[in-house]
Amino acid sequence: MMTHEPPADPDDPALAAAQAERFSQARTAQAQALLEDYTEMIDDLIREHGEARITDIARLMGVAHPTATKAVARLKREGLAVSRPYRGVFLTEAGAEMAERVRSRHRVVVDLLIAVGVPPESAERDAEGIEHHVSDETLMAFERFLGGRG
Amino acid sequence: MMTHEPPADPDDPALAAAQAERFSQARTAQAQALLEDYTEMIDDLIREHGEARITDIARLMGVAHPTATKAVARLKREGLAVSRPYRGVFLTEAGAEMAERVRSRHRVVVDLLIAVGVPPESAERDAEGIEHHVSDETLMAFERFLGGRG
DNA sequence: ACAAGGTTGTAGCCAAGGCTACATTTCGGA
DNA sequence: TCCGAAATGTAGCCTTGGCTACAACCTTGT
Ligand SMILES: [Mn+2]
Ligand SMILES: [Mn+2]
Ligand SMILES: [Mn+2]
Ligand SMILES: [Mn+2]
Repeated sequence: MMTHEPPADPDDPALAAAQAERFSQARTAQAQALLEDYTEMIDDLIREHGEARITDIARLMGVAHPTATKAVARLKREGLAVSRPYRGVFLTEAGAEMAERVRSRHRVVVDLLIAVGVPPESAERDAEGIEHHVSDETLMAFERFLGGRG
Repeated sequence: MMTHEPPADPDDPALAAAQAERFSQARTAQAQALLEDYTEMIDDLIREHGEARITDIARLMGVAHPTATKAVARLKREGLAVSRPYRGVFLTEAGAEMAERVRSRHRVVVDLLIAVGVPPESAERDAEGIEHHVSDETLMAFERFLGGRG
């Protein structure tokens, strides 16, 4: 088949830079992952319960409550959420938009995995990590692939 | 299609635990990612140049050299690599095994992405992050999907 | 009305993984 | 040979995202 990149030649500056850029991108994507998961989770909770409490967020994320508090602090700092003490957490418009995008991407990734034969439980599990590394181009390719079916 | 999980009900302990477990797994996978990328990189360099120097590792990973030094220190601490001052870095048997697994998984992920229509450059880029979240079951499904082709 | 228990906030610890600045060692070319 | 440049090591800083322990605040049942 030979569809793979040649082994990196550390003497070629262009190849080295390209490779470095791939790792750099993966690191950037990872830094966004936490924001994405929390906005999606908060949106889920508000849809279902009308509010998102720190305790519920923490329990569903599988972390201790001060960890969730810190994450929400970061969401607020980045303009994605607001909250008042002892009240719930709410998404700003930007946060709600992110939640929408993230939910849609999550769904497409799960569907794609299932479509290529991954067991649904594995698909759900792996998608939680994979989704954060799916670029727009890849997402569109997934949608095309799924569209050319039922 | 309705292949998706129902919205998480934070009142159901079983569902909450399952959801928490997915996030927890994604965090664990992420913690392994750095080790995987470095072992693969070191193995690449040794194959091609007979040795893996800190400078080359750092340049190809896109980080400053003390960052690479720290990562190698962690590899050594975890029994995946050895090194002596001012000499190169070498993989232990465990490290070499990890490199093999990681390289194989990377290749399969790229091929799968391309097979479902992702542009090769996007595939290479996104695979660098996705690969760390592909479980054994998902990997096997990818291989089956690719096998039922050319 | 109020005490108890659940929820939230806050302080402070840790490890990982980035970085810069500087010291030391190695190595290749004059 | 030996000196300067490159490579490597080391110190120390920062942010993120985990945690526990404890304090303060609500809310609810009696
Ligand atoms: Mn996720
Ligand atoms: Mn998700
Ligand atoms: Mn990778
Ligand atoms: Mn890789």
